[in-house]
Amino acid sequence: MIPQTIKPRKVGRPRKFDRDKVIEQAMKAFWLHGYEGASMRILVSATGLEAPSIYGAFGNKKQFFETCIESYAKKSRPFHEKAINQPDSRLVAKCCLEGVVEIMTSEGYPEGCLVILGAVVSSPQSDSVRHYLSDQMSGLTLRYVKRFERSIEEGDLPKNADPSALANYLITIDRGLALQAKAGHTKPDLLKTVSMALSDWPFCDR
Amino acid sequence: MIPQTIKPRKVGRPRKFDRDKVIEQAMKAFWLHGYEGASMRILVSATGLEAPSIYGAFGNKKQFFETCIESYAKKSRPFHEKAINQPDSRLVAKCCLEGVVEIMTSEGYPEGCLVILGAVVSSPQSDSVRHYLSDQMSGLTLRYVKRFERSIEEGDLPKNADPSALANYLITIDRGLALQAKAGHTKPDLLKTVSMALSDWPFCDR
DNA sequence: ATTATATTTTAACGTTCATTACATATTAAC
DNA sequence: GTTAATATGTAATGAACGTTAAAATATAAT
Repeated sequence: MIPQTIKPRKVGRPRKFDRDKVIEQAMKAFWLHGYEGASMRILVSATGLEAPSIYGAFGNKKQFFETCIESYAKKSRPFHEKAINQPDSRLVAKCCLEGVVEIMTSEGYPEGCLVILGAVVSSPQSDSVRHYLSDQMSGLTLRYVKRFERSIEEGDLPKNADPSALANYLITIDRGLALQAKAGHTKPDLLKTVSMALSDWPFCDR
Repeated sequence: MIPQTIKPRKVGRPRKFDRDKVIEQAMKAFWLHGYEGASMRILVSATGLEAPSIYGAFGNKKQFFETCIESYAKKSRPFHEKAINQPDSRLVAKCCLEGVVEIMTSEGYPEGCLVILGAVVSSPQSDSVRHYLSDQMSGLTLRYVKRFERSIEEGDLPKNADPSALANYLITIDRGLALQAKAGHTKPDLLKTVSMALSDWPFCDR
């Protein structure tokens, strides 16, 4: 018997909202208010949906948040991809930090970084969300650690360089920039800080 | 008529708790959970008091929080005082960042910085608290701006140095360290980042 | 002892939270 | 046209939030 391609039977009343657009709107709300701060009331208002529609389409609030994080990652991934593909560690670092500043100050979006700001502090009941975001940051850090290990192999970093320390340094600046952006500092301000932070990279030749 | 010193008539049932100890305990709770995350339930549990006792002694939650911030400032002020009294800008910066790491990783206290972590994101109703903490950070920044202006006058920074940029840089690292500490990074890790961040200070002689 | 004042305790207040029951509406398949 | 399946809108759920009313309790002054 030839296995037929199973057509997913499309029945029932059709959605009257654009899923991607709703995710984009909710992402901004989470970005602006954080996970806990973005109440269902705010999400309903931001998306134009009613609560049951959100639950029907995205599960519960936590799952909705994670869906929004994925959407955010799709925005930020290319920047980190580009950074990691730079030919040497200095350009990697420069490209990374200038990239995150770009995102943190991009027109039409809230200031700062959704992942960094989303889970700083929270009530005990949203521990899982904080851990989820913490893992995101750990993953990002690890990618830069590996990139700098490659730099050592390729010789653009000395053998005694500390990839982990370099990556931690980068993420520390990243996180600091996110808070500065949230506090209202402008893009030129942040870029000035970035250039200072990188002026002695990779801290080896002194 | 000789004005008598007015004795405040001490009447009524006496408090059965130590005010300073309660503030200390509540401060830790705010430090750990943030302003919104530290619910009255948590504060009650942390202090051993009942809610009406807290309200009677400290006003509402916001006022209680501000009292705790004052107590925190009393802890951190000496570190910044010492930093600002250093003889040159490099030592100021070094002393500042090493001081904040000391506080952020001090035994018996939560990781990170109460002021920085306390108000990253929050619901609209606690805007005033966020602004309060934002002002605290602005005040701190300004003190370092003025210190670096003095450095220019005294000649330990070149005349074309940018005190504001230097202070912003310092605060950015400070904020980044707070998030790193909160994320579980150890004191040696943070100090490594500090030493990297300062290796080219004051970014003038290249 | 009585009075005045302040603190503690218990229990509630109204509001907001995330979540869902339920009835109605809208489509595709039969 | 009937049926099955899904989405929507309204309104409700129980829990947690910050806050307070009210009664009981403990001290100092009279």
